[in-house]
Amino acid sequence: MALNAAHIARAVSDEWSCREPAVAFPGAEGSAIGEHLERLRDCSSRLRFQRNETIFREGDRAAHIYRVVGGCVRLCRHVPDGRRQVADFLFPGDIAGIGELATYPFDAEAANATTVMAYPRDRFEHLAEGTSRFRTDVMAHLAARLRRTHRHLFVLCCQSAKERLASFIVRLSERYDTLYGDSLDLAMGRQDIADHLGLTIETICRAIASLRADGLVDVPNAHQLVLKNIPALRALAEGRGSQ
Amino acid sequence: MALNAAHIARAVSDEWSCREPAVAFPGAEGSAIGEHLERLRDCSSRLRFQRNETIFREGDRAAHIYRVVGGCVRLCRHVPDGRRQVADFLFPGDIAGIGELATYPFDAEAANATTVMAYPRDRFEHLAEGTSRFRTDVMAHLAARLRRTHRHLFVLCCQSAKERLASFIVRLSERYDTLYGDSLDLAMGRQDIADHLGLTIETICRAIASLRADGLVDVPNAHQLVLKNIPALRALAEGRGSQ
DNA sequence: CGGTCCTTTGACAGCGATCAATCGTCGTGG
DNA sequence: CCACGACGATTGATCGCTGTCAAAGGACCG
Repeated sequence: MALNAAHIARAVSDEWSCREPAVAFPGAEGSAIGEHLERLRDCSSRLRFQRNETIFREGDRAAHIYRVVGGCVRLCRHVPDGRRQVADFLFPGDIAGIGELATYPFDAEAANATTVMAYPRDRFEHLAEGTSRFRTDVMAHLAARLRRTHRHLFVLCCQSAKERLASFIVRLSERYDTLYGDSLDLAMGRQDIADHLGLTIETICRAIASLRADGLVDVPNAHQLVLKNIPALRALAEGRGSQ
Repeated sequence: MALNAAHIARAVSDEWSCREPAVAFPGAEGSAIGEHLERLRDCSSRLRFQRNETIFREGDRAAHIYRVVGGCVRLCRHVPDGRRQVADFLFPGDIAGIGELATYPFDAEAANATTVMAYPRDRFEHLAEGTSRFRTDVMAHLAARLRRTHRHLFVLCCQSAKERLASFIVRLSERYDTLYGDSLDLAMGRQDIADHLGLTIETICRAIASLRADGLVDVPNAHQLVLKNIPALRALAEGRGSQ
């Protein structure tokens, strides 16, 4: 059932914004990376984090590759004066730490109760040396992340608050594990969304209220959205506000 | 002399924003990619473009790798309603098209009179298959682009108009080929800068005027800036507005 | 039941967008 | 060589969106 809705969502054609795979950080699905990580199962460890706990920090030596098993992880940067940028969210199946330079470029923090698997990176790289197809997958992973980041760049560069929120909702809904029927899980808090979209928490609330007023969504509670008009949401997200 | 200024600029320590190499798209400098491209010299072609001419389009099959020889290229996306996002600028030595998926993710357009070399991508990939160090360089290239993009993401996510402009100026000044003494070349037009920073052309003008009023820059003409107080510019760019 | 934290809503201010006019530069043609 | 026109840059006036500050509402936990 969940799969159904996701496939429908993915099948909807896009003009330009979705020329990338819907899954951001190819994990078990569609790429060999997950299956190669499986080989490292015996030297991996399973870790649990409470909301707001730190998994790794920006600048740490990138010694591990992490795969999210449950919950939601935010990748973010903290600036001295208190500003924060949430670069991305990771969900079950997503992987962090592949293809990094020497250090992690972000903090990784649990956005809610989270379980991750940690794999030693050197072992992984060693495997990657061997298999040609594997290397190709790693490159594709990086290329996909780059595209995903550029898509987000567009959102921050060109869109209004309401459009940004619609983009965010659409992107979340493209992940089959956050959408159940028309009901969308919001694993992260409003502040996380705000810092991801370059807005304030108040503006997020108002944008949600506005979408509700327009009949595009329902808000049964703070961590759930019901998508009542997905085509209209996609239209907003893609900058064709109704034309 | 130009090299001198650049080295000084690079040597200034950063808290967080410059953990990436100053050169965005490692070309001839520091990476083996340029030297591997050299091997393809005999099957390459030299192309010239006038300002605003298109080099390749978003969605085109990514058949070539381009290296900028002279001028300035903008990588951008056009949205039906007229909005435009300039994702990045390429300068001499920079390379586009490495590690792409099947198609280009942007339009590439000449921001001024530009010369580029085009290399067949399949030949390049074939070379990459062979040498292990080469593959490593390609991965590092992708990782560096990703970091650079994330840095820009932060600018768009968290900074004010003046801070964005300062970030842009600082980033340009870190490239030795755009800085001569304290004089910075602005190869691109105001509209290009605006679309890169997610602002309007009027706001760019006002931000420049404001920096001039603060004594941080001089504006001898529209395509040149004199950096009068680089530390203050860096402070602005990094979000420590004077503290 | 009380407290804490997050969310939501309201009032207001400010930054940047929009609209419009002027200025400056460059290239062209007289 | 100068006049003119086109285009981009600059400045001004005003508007609206989003940020800020404040308070109330709601969920969760002890």
